[in-house]
Amino acid sequence: MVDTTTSPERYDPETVEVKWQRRWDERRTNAADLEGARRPYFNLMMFPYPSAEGLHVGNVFAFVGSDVHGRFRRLQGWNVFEPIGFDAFGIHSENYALKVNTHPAELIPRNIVRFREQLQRIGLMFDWGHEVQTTDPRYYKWTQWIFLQLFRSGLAVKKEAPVNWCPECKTVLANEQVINGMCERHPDTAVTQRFLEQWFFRITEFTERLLEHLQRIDWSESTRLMQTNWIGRSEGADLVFRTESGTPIRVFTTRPDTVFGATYMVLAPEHPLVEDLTTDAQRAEVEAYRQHAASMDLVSRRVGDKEKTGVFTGAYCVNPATEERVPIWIADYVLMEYGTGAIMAVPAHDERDYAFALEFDLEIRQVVRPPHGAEVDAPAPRPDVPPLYTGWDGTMVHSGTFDGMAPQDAVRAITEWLESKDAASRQVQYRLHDWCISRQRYWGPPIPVIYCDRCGTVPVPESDLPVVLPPLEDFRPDESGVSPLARAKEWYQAPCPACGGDARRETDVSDTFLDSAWYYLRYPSTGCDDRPFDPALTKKWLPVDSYIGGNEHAVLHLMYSRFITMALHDLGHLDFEEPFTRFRAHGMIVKDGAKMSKSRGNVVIPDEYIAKWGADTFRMYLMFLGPYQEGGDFRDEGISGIRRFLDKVWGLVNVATFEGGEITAPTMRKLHQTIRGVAEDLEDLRYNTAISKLMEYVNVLRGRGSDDSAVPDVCTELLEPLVIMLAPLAPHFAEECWERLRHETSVFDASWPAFEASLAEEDQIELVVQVNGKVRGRVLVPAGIGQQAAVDRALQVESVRRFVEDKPLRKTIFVENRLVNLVV
RNA sequence: GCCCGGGUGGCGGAAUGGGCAGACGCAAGGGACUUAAAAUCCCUAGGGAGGUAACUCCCGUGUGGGUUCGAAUCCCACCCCGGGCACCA
Repeated sequence: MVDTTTSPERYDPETVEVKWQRRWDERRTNAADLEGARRPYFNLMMFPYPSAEGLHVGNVFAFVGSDVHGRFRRLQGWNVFEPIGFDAFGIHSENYALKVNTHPAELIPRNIVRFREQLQRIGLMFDWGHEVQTTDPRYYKWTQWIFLQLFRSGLAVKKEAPVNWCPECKTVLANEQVINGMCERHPDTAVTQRFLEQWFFRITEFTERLLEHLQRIDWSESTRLMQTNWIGRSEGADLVFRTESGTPIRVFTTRPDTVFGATYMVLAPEHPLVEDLTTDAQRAEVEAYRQHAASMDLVSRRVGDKEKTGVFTGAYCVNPATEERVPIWIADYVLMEYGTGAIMAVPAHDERDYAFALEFDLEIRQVVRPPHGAEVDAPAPRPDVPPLYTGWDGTMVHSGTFDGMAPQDAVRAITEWLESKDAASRQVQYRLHDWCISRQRYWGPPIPVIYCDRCGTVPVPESDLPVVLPPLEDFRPDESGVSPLARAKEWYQAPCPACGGDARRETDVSDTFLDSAWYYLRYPSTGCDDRPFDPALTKKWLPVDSYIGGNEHAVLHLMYSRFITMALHDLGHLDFEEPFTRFRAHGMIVKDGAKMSKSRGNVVIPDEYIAKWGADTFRMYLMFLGPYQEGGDFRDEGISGIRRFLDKVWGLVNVATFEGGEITAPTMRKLHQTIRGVAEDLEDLRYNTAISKLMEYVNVLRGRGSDDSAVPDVCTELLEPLVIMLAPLAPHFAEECWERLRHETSVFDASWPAFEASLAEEDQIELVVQVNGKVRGRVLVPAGIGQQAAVDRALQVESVRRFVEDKPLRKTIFVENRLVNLVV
């Protein structure tokens, strides 16, 4: 029997891990041969933002899961490249720097040092020779270069636009950074609206492709869904309503079938036609409302189900279907950014229009009669108005010649009819907006543009890149809406690249999401100084084979990365359009069922667990917590089980016999079932079940469950596959075991054990016998037994006979190698 | 409000092209070893009822219905938890 207390040596993680990390360094085990690799596999994980708090257990969970995948692929014979870097530019770093009153240029390198140490301690298969830092001028030189490419091709444009302004961050935010009208980084701070000149990337040019590719890339379903919703495609038509003076007003609708019910029109308060339309009698009231709407922050403006407000302009236009005069109103429930900024209001069939019409006593005319007995969306509040009905079932009424049609058919028929009158055109609208990349902050790459009074907006020549961020003692943002860089006079005063005259640099920096939208392209080419990515290396290694990260980046980072890749493809810099062939979103680690947060005080710091248990035990425990793609609940108590498991393997390895012992058929069978099961599980990132299969196998090797309780000596033939399968999860431990099994090379240069189906097959199976669907007995039968033989055997079982008695069998259900069900 | 994901022992979680519910692990109880404890090893274990006993029966996967020889798994309605979107016409 193996007694680990008296055996010559106990498993000491500290010793083992230090030893193997050193040896990996010396042997350059984790460095990929980028030029020579024959089966390149780019295993990418989302690079971290190096916070002052250090690595969080959620980061460790994410990294380890990705590392397990990379190591598994390597054992399968791929040349795996697993790089890492740091995303240290941007608002989160700068805000923290402001909080602790330390310059980010001083803070960030310190944080990176700590992060690097922590990452190294976990034993990830990183190729440290290709580290990138977004704050390094050698990196952001190329971030600026990307801006220039987009600028030249017209994909980067400057325009005045209503933008999200966070009073706390004192900068503009992308729509994606506004959560419920609140700043992503300051959940208590309402985002307000400002009109500013900003740089935009025209991501909306790519909407259809971004959407269409989603159907064929191998990504987590949840992530694709979030992107689809974010893009928000709606099909419909633009209809033209003309004012009495003949001015056309276009409205977008997804329900052209309901045009006969359009009893009024609403324009967004900012709509450019409002000025002209408004009658003198209404002007004062309209002006007051417009001012009110403009001053309002986007929260109260945007948050739904609030009281509807609005003002009549005094003007009318003609409904092209009914040719009736309908009043034109303005109301803030119509948004200028979506569609045409104007709507035809069909109160009987749209929830918002219904509420508005009731509020201002406008006509509500039903044009779709709900099917008999159908549920309506809101009952009529008064007998003289119809109920609200937004459904697609029913029949058209009060719609002229279209009466009696189904709404779906009426959409087509009415659109065609209006098209023939030049009053309609089919239209697709998207929710996605252009990406505002300007930030009035300090800690980011300066946007490489120079403004000249004579030449206008001039891009910085590529040969002048990088535009280095100047050291600035006071980097605090202020209310002005202008970047702190506007205080660096010597810096922003620059000669115009075109005419050489006095000119001024752009003082805004770019969004941190631009830094991270292309870092994976840089990894293989970090040694390349004259271009952002080397063509040969890029061809060999990209697109990324496996990308793993959190779903919190589903619509920000992942969308922007796809856009940048597509844009660079179209400009001839890349030969692929999608950056990540396979993406999997990992789950979240919670503590006691709740999200970890500093305010709750339930944040798990990984360091102390690693110090106590070792990296391998901690890695494996995190992978054992729950399904990787769902996350799990972190509990201190569970970790000892993993350690006990490793101790058992250690015990077996240290008494291994090398002469080749006898292997029984059941043991061999278990081995091959394990090889098959573990490979399948690792393939699908089901690490928790892979681990439990390894545990089962070890229990068999140790003879648990058999009569003889002594642990048998086990031959290397049974242990080597185990050690290899364990290696992705517990790499240092596996290396040590591998060496003790008398190997001189790394276990990661071994190959994944071969599965042999014939050895995994059971020759005898336990057949479940049911009577009327209830389990009444079990019989041991040869595998592959036929139905008749199975029924005969089943009927011999005493407990079965008791229920069958002498009743005739009405029916027999037979599932091969599983069960028979006797129905009497 | 809309769109996803989920609800299984004391706990984390297994098992879904319908077929032995609770694998694996934690915690727990009993035993072995020990002067003792820790560690280790072995055994037990969803709940309930009956039996001296090997054992037998009933109930059981959020709730209520349904389909089926058979449902954690499929269908309908609902409740709760997590995430995303939210005046997007």
